[in-house]
Amino acid sequence: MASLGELERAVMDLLWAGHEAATANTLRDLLARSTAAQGGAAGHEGKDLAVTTVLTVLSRLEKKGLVERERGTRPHRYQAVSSREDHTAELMHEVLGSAPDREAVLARFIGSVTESEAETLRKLLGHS
Amino acid sequence: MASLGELERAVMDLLWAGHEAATANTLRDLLARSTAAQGGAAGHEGKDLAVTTVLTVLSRLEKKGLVERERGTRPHRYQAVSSREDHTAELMHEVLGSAPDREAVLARFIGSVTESEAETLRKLLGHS
DNA sequence: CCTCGTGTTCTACACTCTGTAGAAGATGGA
DNA sequence: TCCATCTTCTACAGAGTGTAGAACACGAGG
Repeated sequence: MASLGELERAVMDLLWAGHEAATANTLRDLLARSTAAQGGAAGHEGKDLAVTTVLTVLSRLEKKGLVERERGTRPHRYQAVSSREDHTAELMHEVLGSAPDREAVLARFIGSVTESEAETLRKLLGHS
Repeated sequence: MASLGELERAVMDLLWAGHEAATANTLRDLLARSTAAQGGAAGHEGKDLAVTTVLTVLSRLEKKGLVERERGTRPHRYQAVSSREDHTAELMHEVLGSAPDREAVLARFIGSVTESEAETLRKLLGHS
């Protein structure tokens, strides 16, 4: 289980970026501003959503186990369960595990990694 | 773009396993047998599908760029565009690229790799 | 105690994706 | 020409996602 919709993804990005539990309203505002004013070319849209929309998405993300909410505080506060890095790494493991020959996949994977990343990997794999 | 449905996945598995371009009928039969006779517990089902169903799925997979078909032969023959390993490795790269801090993700990723896999990686990354 | 504003939960609908397949069109051999 | 076989078109149901109104809860102020 993995794939997120576009909006779900955008919300997760916000939760991952500006850590520190946010409220639905805050997120709504961030979604409106985020990449909205940017007259530039790139980026997505300047979503101007209803708060309920954000809440629905947050509930779904919670059900998926990606988001946690503090129910005690009046405006509930939401935060990502795990960091973007952890989550992404976990996803990579899931993908890797979907093939029978994991080592063969790793071989191909390593084959197309940038040199700086290869360097990082060497360091991480350490001695031995 | 990535995610496959359950049936799409099953078809890809067959194309990946028994290489050598197959026809829709062959695949239909394989899907029926595959894990069907297995009285055991594990596995999925013993799909007994209509050929058109298989063809529809193959068309969709073709549109997604995962499958290629030979249109010349009378019963068209289908085959995977890339090996399962290549495909999976590519997917891993996609996932990795979805995070801003790739190196941090790699760190987490390496952190939870089996020792034998780590060994493989060391070999692949060679010295230097 | 009642009520209003703010916040949350329920319910709903449209759209896309996937599984599933019948109906209709194409095509080569008897 | 006509049949068997194969492909393409069209269709529909069910899940997932985007989107939000309607209804419900609850503390502060009158």
